[in-house]
Amino acid sequence: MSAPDASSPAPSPSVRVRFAPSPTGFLHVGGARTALFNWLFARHHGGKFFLRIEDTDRSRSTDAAIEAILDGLTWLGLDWDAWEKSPGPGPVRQTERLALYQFKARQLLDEGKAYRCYCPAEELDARRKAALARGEVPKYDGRCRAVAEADESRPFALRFKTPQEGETVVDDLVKGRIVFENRQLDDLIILRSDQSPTYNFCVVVDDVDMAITHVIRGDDHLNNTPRQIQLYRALDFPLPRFGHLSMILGSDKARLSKRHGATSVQTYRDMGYLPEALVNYLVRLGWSHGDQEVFTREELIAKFSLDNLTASAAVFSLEKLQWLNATYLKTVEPKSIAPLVQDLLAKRGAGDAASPGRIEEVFLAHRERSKTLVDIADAVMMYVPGQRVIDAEAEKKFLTAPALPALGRVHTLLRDAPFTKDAHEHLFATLMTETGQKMATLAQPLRVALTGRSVSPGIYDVLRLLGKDEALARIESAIRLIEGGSTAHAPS
RNA sequence: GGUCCCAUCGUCUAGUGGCCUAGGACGCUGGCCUCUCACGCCGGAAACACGGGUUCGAAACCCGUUGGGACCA
Repeated sequence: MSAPDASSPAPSPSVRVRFAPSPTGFLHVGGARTALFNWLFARHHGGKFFLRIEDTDRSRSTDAAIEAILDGLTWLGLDWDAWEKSPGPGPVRQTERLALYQFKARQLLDEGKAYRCYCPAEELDARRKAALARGEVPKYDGRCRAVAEADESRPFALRFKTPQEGETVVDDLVKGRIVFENRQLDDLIILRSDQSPTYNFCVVVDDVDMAITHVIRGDDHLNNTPRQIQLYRALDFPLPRFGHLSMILGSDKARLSKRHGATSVQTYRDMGYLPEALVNYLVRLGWSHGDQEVFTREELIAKFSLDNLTASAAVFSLEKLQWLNATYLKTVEPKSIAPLVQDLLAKRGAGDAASPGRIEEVFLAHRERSKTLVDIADAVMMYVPGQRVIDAEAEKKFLTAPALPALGRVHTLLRDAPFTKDAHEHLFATLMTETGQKMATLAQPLRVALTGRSVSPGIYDVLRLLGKDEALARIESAIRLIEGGSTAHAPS
């Protein structure tokens, strides 16, 4: 593999890759990463990135899942190209191509590269179990290879004549050279007795038909590769390059699954993560470029190379994703944030709680202390009139009798002075001279009175975001609360 | 069970035989800044799974062991 340097990616328009998910659920982060690597590889080389829906297993495939996958990819910004032979603009769907698989299977039969197998499924199953019970490898014995005359009246499957001598070598782009003994492989079924094609066969027929040059997929397919290579040979088509990506694991080093927490891309969207942060996180799981951690999309396209992929599996770390999201939050264009936060607010029935401009204001005050957009949405709600909720701990510590005089003074000064930052700074200076108290002792009770929490942006920012009327109302209610004793919990 | 893959701080990784008393990042942690929190800045603890080779020299190459994972059922 040539490794073009980042400044001048050598265009190789011949690069054609695909992402081929089974539509059985939401877009999994592992699948998203596979798609991402394919996409980056194609974009780096100026090649094509196709999407193919492997929906031949009709019992498990749903249209909703297809929608979810397209939606997830779109959200991540992974656009796919239209395949030249495709009838419509959408992704390629295997169920629309059954005739081709059947035709190709028949062709292999006619060429003597496949044969009819009359063994009933139940019998094969029984033989498999028996072999297992004897401690043997369950492998089809190839008995129907010997059946001479065709009998189309009986139900039969089509089996591929797998070579039994020699070895098949996979020259993998990430794992290196892997050798499989051919005698380990049995004759796989390519077409079931009900005429439905099998997984490995469809993949090869499609990859051939779509002229895929690089098969980049999860290493859970590594063991399928030698038989697929043999199918390529049988179909008389040159091999693509293969690259098998390591898996993403959960914290216990088992393959990442639901029990580890969120696995679907859309869940991360709901949790308030930015797509660029998720992309950046996923790309660094199994790929690196020296010591660099943060990449723009353009940098990724420029710098991506299969050479820097890791062969070992990686554990998913929510902490690092959070950090990346926080760093993106610090630099994103504030205007782009408002609609995303609005969506999150709408999901909790508060879609009209704040205008875009308002969200932007709150965002600017909170971006450096937030990890996700959910944090921002919470912050927006905190300033909505009547929405203050006083934290019990903070109340006990700061809304106490000794704070009363200062709170009263602040209320008076605030009420009578202009509502500007300069005036507020002056107000606190006055207060410090008057009382001899420090800013820290003055600000905390006020902070709790205004926000209900002992943690917030700077006090001047909070005042500005609240506005004069709401600020005064909250101080009044805090004063009443203190005067009424700890039993009275008046709402703001 | 068979086949295959993998193995550097807790985690993601740099490392392509001498630049390694092993670098960066997250997390953890001490300090500074400070109206709180955070941000930022400065510092700290923390890893080459084990055993044999190969070599003047091995984190790196080979073999084995152990451990983890995937696939086949």
